[in-house]
Amino acid sequence: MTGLRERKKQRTRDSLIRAAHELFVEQGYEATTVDEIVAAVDVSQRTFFRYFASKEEVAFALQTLVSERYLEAVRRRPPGGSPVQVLRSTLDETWESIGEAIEEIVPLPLHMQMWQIIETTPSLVAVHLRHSMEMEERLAAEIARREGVDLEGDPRPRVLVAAFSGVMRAASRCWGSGGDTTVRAARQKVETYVDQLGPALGQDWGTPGAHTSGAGAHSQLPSASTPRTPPETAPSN
Amino acid sequence: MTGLRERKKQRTRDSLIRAAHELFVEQGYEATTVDEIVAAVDVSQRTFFRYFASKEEVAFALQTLVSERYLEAVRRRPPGGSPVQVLRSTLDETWESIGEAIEEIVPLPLHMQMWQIIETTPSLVAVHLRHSMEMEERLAAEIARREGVDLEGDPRPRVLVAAFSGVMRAASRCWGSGGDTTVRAARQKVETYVDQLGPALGQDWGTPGAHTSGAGAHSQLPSASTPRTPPETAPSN
DNA sequence: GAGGTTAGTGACAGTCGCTGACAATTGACA
DNA sequence: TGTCAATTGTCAGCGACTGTCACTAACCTC
Repeated sequence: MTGLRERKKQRTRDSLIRAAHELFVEQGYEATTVDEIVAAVDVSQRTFFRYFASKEEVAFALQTLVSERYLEAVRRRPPGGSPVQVLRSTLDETWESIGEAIEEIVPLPLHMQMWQIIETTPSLVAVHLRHSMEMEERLAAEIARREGVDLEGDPRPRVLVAAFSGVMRAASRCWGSGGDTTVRAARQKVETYVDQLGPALGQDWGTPGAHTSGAGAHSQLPSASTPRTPPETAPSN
Repeated sequence: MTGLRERKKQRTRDSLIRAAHELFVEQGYEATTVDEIVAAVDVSQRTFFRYFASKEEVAFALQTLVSERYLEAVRRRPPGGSPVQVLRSTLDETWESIGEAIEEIVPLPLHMQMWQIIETTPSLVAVHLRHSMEMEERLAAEIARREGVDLEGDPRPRVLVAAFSGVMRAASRCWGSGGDTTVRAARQKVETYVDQLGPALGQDWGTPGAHTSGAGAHSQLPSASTPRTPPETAPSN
C-alpha cells in the first residue's frame, strides 16, 4: 500500500535517527556535528534539515513517539476511576507496547542510553522539559474532557497534570542518575514516586526536624488521610 | 567602596540587559540579533559574550535574580510550619522587595512584557523550564535540610517541590496568556492555583462526567479531607 | 512504455550565534 | 609617572540553519 517513495523516505528517516543516536551516545550530543550524522547515512546536510527542523529534533524523535502513544492510550481509556488513577494505570498499560514500537527503529538499550544523554545535556534537558509541558497541556485538556469540567474555568485539570508530570520527571531524573538503567528499574522508580504524591503533601512529615508548631500562615492543604508516612526507605539509586 | 572599573562594568551589564529587553519586546526574541543589541549599547559583540554566555542568558538575567532572592528567603525562614506552607508564605513575603530590585535595572512593566515574550517563544520556554528545574533541585535540598530528612532516601522533598513548582508554572502560564498583566494579577493567580493543589488530588472531583465507580486500579491516593471542591469558578483569564 | 508531473535531493551561498587568539586600551596602585 | 592587570576590540573561523535553484527519480496518464 505504501509506494516506493514513501518507504524510501521512512528508511532515510530511520537511518538518520539511528545514526544520530549512535553518534550522540558514542561521543556526546554537542560534540557530534550534523555533518557527521549525514556522512554516516550518506545524504546531504540539506536533506537532514528537511527531515528534522533542528539537530535537537532528531534526538527527541523517539521521545515524541512515546509521548504520542501514551496520550493516545489515555484517550482510549474507558471512563471510570479518579483522574490520578487514570494517569497512573495508563502508564502500566502502555509500557510494553511502546517498547516494542521503539525496537523497530533502534535497539532498546541504545534508546535508554540516549535518554541518559538527554538528561545530562543541558540544552537537551531544556527542550525535553518544553516537550513535557506541551504534553501536559494536551493531557490536561483530555482530563478536563473526560471529567466533563471546563479547562479554563476550573484549575484542577492543569493542577493535577502539572503535579503528576512534575513527579514523573523527578522520578525519571532519579532513575537516570542511578546505576540500574533497565526498563524495569525505570518503571519501578516511577511507581514509587507517584505513590508518594499523597503523603508528600501532608501537613507534617512527622520526622525529626519537623517542628510541629501550631497553625501556620496561610491556606493549609487538606491533610492526607495517612498523615505521616515514614520514608519507607525507598530504594535509593 | 566600588572602584570605577567595577561601576563601569555594572553599567555596561545593566545597559545590555535593558537594551536587549527593549529590543526583544519591540521586535521579538528571534528577530533580534546580538549585533543589534551591542549596537544599541555601542560595545563589541565579543564584549556581549563576555557578560552573557549566550543570547538566551541576557533574556533571563532578571528571572535569575528573582529565583535567587526567593531561594534566599526560604533559607532565611525560621523553622516551623509544614513544608507547603513555608513555600507558600515565602512567596507572599518576598513579592514586593524583589519587585524593587528589578526596578533598579529595568522598569517593571518592561520586565512583565519580557516575561510574556519568554512564555511565547519556544526556545525561551525551554530554557526557562530548565532553570525552574535547577531551582527545584535546590529548593528540595533546602526543604530536606530544614525538615531533617534525607534527600536521597526520602522522595518527599523532591515530590513536594516538583508538585509545587509545576503548579506555579501552570499558574503563571495562565496569567501570561490573560489580559491583566499586572503584578497583582500574577500574585492572585498563583495563590488561587496553589490553593487548588489539595482538592485536585482528591479521589473524585464530584462533577458531571466523573463516574464514581468503585475501587479503581492501583494505588489510591489518600483522599483529601475536602473530597469534593466545586470549581468555585475561579476567575478565568 | 514514452512523456509529463511532482516530490525529494544535492550543491552553493549566506546569516547568525558563538569562540579562540592576540593586540589595544584603560583603570588600579605603587 | 610608570607598571601591572583587567577589559575591550578586532579578526578569523566553526557549526547550526535557511533560501534558492538545478537535477534526479518515483509516480501518473495516455
